[in-house]
Amino acid sequence: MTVRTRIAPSPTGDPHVGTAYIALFNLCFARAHGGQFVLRIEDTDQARSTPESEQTILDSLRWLGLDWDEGPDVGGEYGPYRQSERMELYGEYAQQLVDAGKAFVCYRTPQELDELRAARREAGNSTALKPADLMLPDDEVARRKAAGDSYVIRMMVPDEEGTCEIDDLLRGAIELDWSMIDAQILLKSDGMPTYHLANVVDDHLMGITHVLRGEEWINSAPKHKLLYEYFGWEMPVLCHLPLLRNPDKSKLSKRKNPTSILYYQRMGFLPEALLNYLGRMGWSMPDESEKFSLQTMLDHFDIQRVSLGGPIFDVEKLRWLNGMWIREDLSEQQLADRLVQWAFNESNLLKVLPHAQKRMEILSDFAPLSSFLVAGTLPITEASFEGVKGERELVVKGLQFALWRMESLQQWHRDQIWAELKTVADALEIKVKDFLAPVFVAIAGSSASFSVVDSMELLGPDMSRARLRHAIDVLGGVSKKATKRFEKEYQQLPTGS
RNA sequence: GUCCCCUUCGUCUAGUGGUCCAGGACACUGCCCUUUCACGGCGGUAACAGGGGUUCGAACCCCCUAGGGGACGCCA
Repeated sequence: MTVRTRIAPSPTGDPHVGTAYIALFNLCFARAHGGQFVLRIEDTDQARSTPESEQTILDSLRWLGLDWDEGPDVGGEYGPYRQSERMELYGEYAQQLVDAGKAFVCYRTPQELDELRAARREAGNSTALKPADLMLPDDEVARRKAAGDSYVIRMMVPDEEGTCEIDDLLRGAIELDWSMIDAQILLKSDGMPTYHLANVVDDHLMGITHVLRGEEWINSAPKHKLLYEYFGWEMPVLCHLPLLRNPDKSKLSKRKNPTSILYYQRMGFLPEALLNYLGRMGWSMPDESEKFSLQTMLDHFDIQRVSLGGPIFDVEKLRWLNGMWIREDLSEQQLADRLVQWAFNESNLLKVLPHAQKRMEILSDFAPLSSFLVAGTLPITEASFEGVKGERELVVKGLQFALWRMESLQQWHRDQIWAELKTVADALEIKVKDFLAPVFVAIAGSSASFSVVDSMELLGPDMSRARLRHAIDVLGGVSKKATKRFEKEYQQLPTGS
């Protein structure tokens, strides 16, 4: 048996706890059955993945103690897609389907697709585009081909009524209407495969026998089943796990919750505790114990003990569990080591000192000066913002805009951070100094501190964003209505780079 | 809108037809321990979404309704 987790790096490079969650269950499932657990990096979208973002997520999984088998994986035989020789492979498989009449070349433009979908929606049901909808007259195809227009390769899908039956390890048989299945693009116009093609081809080549993935994939399972049939390959057993949720029950997302493993690392959560907590999400030990190691989980793992309701990620309980680990599993010596490892190490101090030294008269000045860098959530209140100029709503708006900018920032360096913040300030016609004042309070707890961009760089993206979010909450938050208004205005803003 | 998945205390969950007027944990709360705070100990509040079946018996099986979530991209 071979089980795999596919890893899709996020555009900002944050390793998502949801990825670790799925990886954990894949690992447990594989080990419980004496099988292999391998990782596959998903980098078919050039906008999202870079070698660095891939490395970051790999490091995060390792930090958590999740280990994978060497094999047809990350560094192995099926390396990242961006290597050109790999790319040709998908093109060949796509062509194979075209030759067999299971896929077709499509020259439709994005505008045409929009119109077709709009028309279908108008007519009633789903927006799923079928091969028949996409077909162009032969002479038009010839014309576009001659003109060198870009094209994609799409898979053929049944046009008839009826359903496709998918077997799920936990849910049993699931029936999906064929009417919902569109002629999925297999090969993009840039020659990259889409997830669907890459997924099926890789899994086959890697000899994957079981696939445990998030339930968001249930709806596309028929496409995958169809592809296996087209290729004449045996389909792996599917198992869809519930999705981790925000407190408002929506799919766990960074706009509403810290989702990056790096954030929890930075906050000072122990990897064993975080992993333990993820193991409690939708799963329980036979004796219902709360605190257990990965090894213990492995020893007692049974996939049938997964409960299907989407669990809400509750930081409160994670903190309690982390406390248990600190108190019960660490000697004082070990705790000292963890602390040093976490933040109080020489290289970390050397990063802070350039900013602190100038402001110090005696050594003990260091603690108050730098405490914000090792603190978690700052104890700020509305009163902390009293010295800040401007109306409350304007201040909140500024913070919200800053937060949004920081959420989409791909490279976390002081200069980029500054460029973005300055652009927003200019666009809002606020003096940079005034715009930054509340950001200072949010990040450092006071306006008397290191340069805010330096502080943010030291703090890292996840903690910085969390602090901005916290500041907004402290100031009363942003109502749904205001969010809409802000979003609209935010769209108009120029970017800094 | 269409389709799919899900539904036990506020939250994480136990429970696979009788042992359940539903058990544990977080949070909240009362008391004890304690020079303080925390830890720890002992208690308390709090749930089977609703309605129909099936059955001697239903949290558990079936149907309907409601609610929540997801999917509907040249993202994964």
